[in-house]
Amino acid sequence: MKGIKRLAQHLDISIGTVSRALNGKPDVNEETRKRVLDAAAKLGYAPNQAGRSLRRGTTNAIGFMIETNEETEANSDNFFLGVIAGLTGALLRHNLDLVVLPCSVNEDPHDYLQRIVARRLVDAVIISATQREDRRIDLLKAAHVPFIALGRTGGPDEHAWIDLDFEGVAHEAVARLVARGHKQIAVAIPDTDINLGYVFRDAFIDALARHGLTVDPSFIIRARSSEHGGYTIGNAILAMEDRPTAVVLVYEMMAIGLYRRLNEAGLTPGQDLAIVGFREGPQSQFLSPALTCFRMSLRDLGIGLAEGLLATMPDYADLYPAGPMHKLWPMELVEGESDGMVIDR
Amino acid sequence: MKGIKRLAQHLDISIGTVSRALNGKPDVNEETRKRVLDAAAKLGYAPNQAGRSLRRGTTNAIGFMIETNEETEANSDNFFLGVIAGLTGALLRHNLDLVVLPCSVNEDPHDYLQRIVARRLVDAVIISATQREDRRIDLLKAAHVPFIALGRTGGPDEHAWIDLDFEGVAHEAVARLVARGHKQIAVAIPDTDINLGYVFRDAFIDALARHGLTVDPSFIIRARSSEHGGYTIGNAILAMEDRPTAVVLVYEMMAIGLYRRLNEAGLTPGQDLAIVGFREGPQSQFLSPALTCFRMSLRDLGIGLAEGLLATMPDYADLYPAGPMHKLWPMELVEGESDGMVIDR
DNA sequence: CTGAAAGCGCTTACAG
DNA sequence: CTGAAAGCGCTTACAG
Repeated sequence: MKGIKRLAQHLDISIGTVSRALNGKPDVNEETRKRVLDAAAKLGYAPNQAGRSLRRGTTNAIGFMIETNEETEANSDNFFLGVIAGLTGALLRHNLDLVVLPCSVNEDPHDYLQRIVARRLVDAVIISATQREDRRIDLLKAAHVPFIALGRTGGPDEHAWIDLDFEGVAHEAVARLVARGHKQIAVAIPDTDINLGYVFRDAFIDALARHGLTVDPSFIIRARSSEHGGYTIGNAILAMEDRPTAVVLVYEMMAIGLYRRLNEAGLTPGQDLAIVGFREGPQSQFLSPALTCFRMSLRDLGIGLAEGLLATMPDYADLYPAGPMHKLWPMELVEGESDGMVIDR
Repeated sequence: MKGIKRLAQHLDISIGTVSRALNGKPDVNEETRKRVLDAAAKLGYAPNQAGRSLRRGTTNAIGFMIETNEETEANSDNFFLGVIAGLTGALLRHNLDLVVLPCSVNEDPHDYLQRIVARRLVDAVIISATQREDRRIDLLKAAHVPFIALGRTGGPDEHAWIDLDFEGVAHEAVARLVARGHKQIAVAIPDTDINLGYVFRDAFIDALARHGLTVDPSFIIRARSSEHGGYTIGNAILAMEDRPTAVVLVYEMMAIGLYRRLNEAGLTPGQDLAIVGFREGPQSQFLSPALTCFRMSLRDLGIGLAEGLLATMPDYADLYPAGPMHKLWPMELVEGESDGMVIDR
């Protein structure tokens, strides 16, 4: 005998009453409820999730799908832990558990998500690393699974999403550089099909245009999102006949490798090449010269995602009545010295 | 109508036969099986996990409990993504899904795990960030939930565990420093109750003893496991009347802050103070001077954990017949210049 | 080789 | 206020 039956037998009442007492239903004698709660705590009883899910049709779990690959492993993952901390905190208020669902490199993300969804492992989903064309969106819509995307896609966007304010970053970075006399500005974006690369590139081109500048196609540099990628960006720039005087990076880790490549060539970041990084990381201030970059709260982003997701879930939508969230997450400039140089006009 | 019933109705056969076909049971007509598999693929059918779990008593999911706090958020988390990648790959071979269970800072880790276990959310558990006294071990033993610990505890250790080879690192680091003439060697450990701090401290003291050295208690410096902690380590060392000539760090991120503090004081790492870091990170080689540290494969560690865990699970133990795994994970020296100085004797 | 039926642990109308 | 019973979606002995 186990589970609720054991508890009921131990108390010599029916399992129905035990269930009602535990679930805070009215119409339970307060003394009975107290006995049940005490016994449950003493015996460490918690309802079997499979039984409960089967009956209720919900799991009380929210899935956060992340993808592990060589790059995220080495880099962006301190991104996720902060977001996860915010998510768990916000979901806990509604007794929802966050389960992180890591998709193996060996598996197609779409197939992975399809399996998760079909098995009804979670009630709602947060997806990340959105691609330019992301079939997961269609899958989730078709399955009527509430979801929010961390990142935009190239497709229609009636669904809820939050994305970093790549436009704001591109405009602020370009404005700073132009004010210091730069006209030859390059941008470094990922060499994958992740959508943020396209978003950032377009925002960058647009920012240049506002200052009457056009972009040299060779100044759009695709590289791995890692310190090694930064090193190859350095290679690419050094190999150019007509070099840019400034570069804007979409990943902060790129800065580390770029600094190294410049140092090897006897050049000084911030003096021979102006550099603006992306998100502030632990190493940003410790690089020499300090990297100019942008700050954000990962934890608040996690809370924002949780609230945006809850608004799409029928059971919680009335508490978060904003409708599908479309939000550009602001990032705040952190001035360093990596873009301090001034170009003579 | 949904789930297996819908599939059965669509094919005009019984749900029992559908189930047997999908689960690869013998005694199913091969043509029937093919029809079932085709229809399942076409309709995107996957068995509802709650129904399956309830009937089978297993969930096919493995939980990896991690704790999010300010420090892990900022630092060690690129640790986890690599381990997760290894875990997912190894578990996928047995059609087991990894779900990462992040315990909120607002919740007691023991209570969190108890809830997870009682609800039977997963079949087996990997715990991390083991404390000196870790009641989660007793909980898992009492509940007869297969588990493996990433990290030792101060208590009995009949259970399966894998831990980093702190002893090997301490001995190799101390041997290098002693060979260069250092006698005044400090160690930096976390200021929390996480067990690795005690393990590393003891290993360090033992390593010194092998060279006939004793440790000055003030040379055992407790600090936050972050770049900020490294900065405070610098403060502590600079404030000492009789300063150490070398320091061994238990967290690589500490090096960044320590470098900065030394630079601010006009001192040069590797020249005025020898530094040995712990795990090699993306920044290790890019620090100047390059940090002497230790290399390991996170992915292999994840695979090791998966195999160690599977060996404790009745259904898989015959495939991994090693018995409870007790393993010190080796780390390989990466020579930098941060400990290059030689002390005149 | 297939179907009918039991039962996994819950929650919840329903009857009293 | 409580108990008895149905049923969520599966899997699996059992019967044929």
